[in-house]
Amino acid sequence: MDAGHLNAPQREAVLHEGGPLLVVAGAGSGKTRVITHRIAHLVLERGVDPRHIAALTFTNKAAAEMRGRVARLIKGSGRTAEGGLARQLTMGTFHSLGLTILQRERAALGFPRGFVVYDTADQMGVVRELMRHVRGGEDRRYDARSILTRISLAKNAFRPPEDYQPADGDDYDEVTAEIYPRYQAALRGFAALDFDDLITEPVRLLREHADVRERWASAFSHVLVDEYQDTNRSQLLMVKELVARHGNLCAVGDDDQSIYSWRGADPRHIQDFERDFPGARVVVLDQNYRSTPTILASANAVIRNNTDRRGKELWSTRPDGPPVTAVTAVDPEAEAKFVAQEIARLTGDGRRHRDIAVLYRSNIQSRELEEALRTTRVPYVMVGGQQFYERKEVKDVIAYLRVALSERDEISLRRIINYPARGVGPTTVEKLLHSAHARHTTLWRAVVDGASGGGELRPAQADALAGLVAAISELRAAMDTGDVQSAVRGLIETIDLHGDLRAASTSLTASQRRIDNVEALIRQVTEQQKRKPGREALLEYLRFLSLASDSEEERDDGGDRVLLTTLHGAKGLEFPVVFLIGVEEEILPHARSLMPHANDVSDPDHVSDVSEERRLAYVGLTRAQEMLYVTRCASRRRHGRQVLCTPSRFLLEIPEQLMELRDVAAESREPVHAGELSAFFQKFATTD
DNA sequence: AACTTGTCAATTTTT
DNA sequence: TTGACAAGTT
Repeated sequence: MDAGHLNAPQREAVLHEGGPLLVVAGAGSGKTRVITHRIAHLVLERGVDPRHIAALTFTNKAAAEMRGRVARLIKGSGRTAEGGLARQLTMGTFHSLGLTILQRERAALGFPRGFVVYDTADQMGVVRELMRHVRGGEDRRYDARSILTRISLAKNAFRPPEDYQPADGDDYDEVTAEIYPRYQAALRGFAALDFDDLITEPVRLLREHADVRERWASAFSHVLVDEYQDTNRSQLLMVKELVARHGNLCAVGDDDQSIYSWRGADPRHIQDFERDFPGARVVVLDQNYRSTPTILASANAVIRNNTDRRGKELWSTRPDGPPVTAVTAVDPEAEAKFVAQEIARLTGDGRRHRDIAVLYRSNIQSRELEEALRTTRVPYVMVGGQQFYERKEVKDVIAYLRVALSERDEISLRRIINYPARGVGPTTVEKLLHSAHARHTTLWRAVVDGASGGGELRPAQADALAGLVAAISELRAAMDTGDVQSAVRGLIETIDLHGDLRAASTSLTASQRRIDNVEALIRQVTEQQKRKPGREALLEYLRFLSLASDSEEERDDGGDRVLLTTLHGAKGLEFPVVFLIGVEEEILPHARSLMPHANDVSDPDHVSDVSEERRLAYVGLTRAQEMLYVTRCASRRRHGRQVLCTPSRFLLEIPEQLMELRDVAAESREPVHAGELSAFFQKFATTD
């Protein structure tokens, strides 16, 4: 492997001998290159067995990409005939490694064989149900997601349910204190783990069982962590356990790009690295290969105003490009129109659509944009949002499989108990739950009893339940023959899923898409069964399926389309042309970061501060390679009221000589400005 | 099960 | 002002 085309710090990171290493990798500084080259170096030059290397990421996509790049490096080295070595690497998300550990050590933990993994939707189901019991009548006043956020933060801080201390006078905290212990007990009762458990339970396991700890502390001789600034406390502890024996940790990240602290990520992990891992070597990658000096200067000028950071300035030897275009529009419609027309102009001059991205703070800002892009006939693709909710049909089939494999999985059972509709209403479910509770048994047992006329149910309901029990028994029997594919097909037939999908869909294409989704699931399951047959393997597969993000299934990168995404969604991406829109106070920085504790229902522990918003702006600015537009509105409707908008403080932090100001409002009418800050801009608008 | 009506909130969402 | 969501109505 040739390390000659790496710069000095990159080379140092790649060749670093052993012990803890932190690579502070600025935006566009070749961070992925360092990780992949380091792995290739370990395998090829140092002869490390790839099975003893673990690389941890936050997304499956990042893991897959990394594996691909390492495979190419190893292949390209000519030192080995086949790229099979890359396949032996442990590369995945924190959660998938946690799940692997739990599956291997299931016995030590005392987890049932058929445990399942609950995703966010499943978790919400649990919380909603508990709320009905705990706060019957007023349960709707509380947002389940907000309670889950609190539970999640508590879990990751290893605060046990019984120790949860509600903040004084915080209603949500008080509800959480009531729900959290019940939630955890319910999960265990359902033989289910949530995402947080996939990290915290392995940590607990490693801490409490010396033999298990020994096994995993020597499983990997080298551990690499990508996006280290996004690790939360429990993930840090997991890493610590994994490298406890040798300290061979290579953490790569950028404290200036930490934008997930609201989810428990702690940017201080980058700052405290030397304290967490004594004797650590720190390498800073600040040469940027992505953006023009002007763009970098703008980004540097903004991030410089954050205090709590390690501190670095990106630099580049690239030739300079055009100034940053700062645009003021009258309102969001005008702003969107400007963006659309500017894109049309650029593509008219030969720029490809796919080289352009429009970034915004909140999804809601995409509305006017989509409208304008459609009008101007600019092809675009939006990432994020919740297009994956269409996967309902897939989740339904999975729920059937889960119930067949694990009868304690109550949330899955409740999902399918009346789907497709079979006349089992809420009242019947309530009765069943009641009888299950009274007899200390599972909902499934109650269903089976009810189906044979056991409970206080009417014949119609008993019949309906019998239908469900028959479908599940049939599914189980079919699965036991080993032919999972026909088992699932049989199930779909029995419950007439296609019929229901056709009836529920508004159009033929919509129902066909859903049927195709189900078919895709069947194909995947069949594929998996070929590799590793049996119930146990299917269960394992279903668990990993809960972790599989939906985006990786169908992200067609092929089309030549403008990308629309939130700033969070843009992390890790780069584009020749970037539009950052809505650069206004209350939008970026978001209003909620400006009012410290006022009714902050969703995020108790996280002190909302502007520094994370500044990092978001920084992430946005550093996505641009050649051309950067920052746009804002003079006025917009807010909660129905037309209000004047103040330019973002971040905009004012960019040195004026780096910008070219354009006021698209000036053409039609006198520009509308508000507050003192805009006086600054007015001055430039007139000199423009 | 499909409708209407009322209430409430209004970021970001890797797993 | 919109919109999502859920309870109440037919």
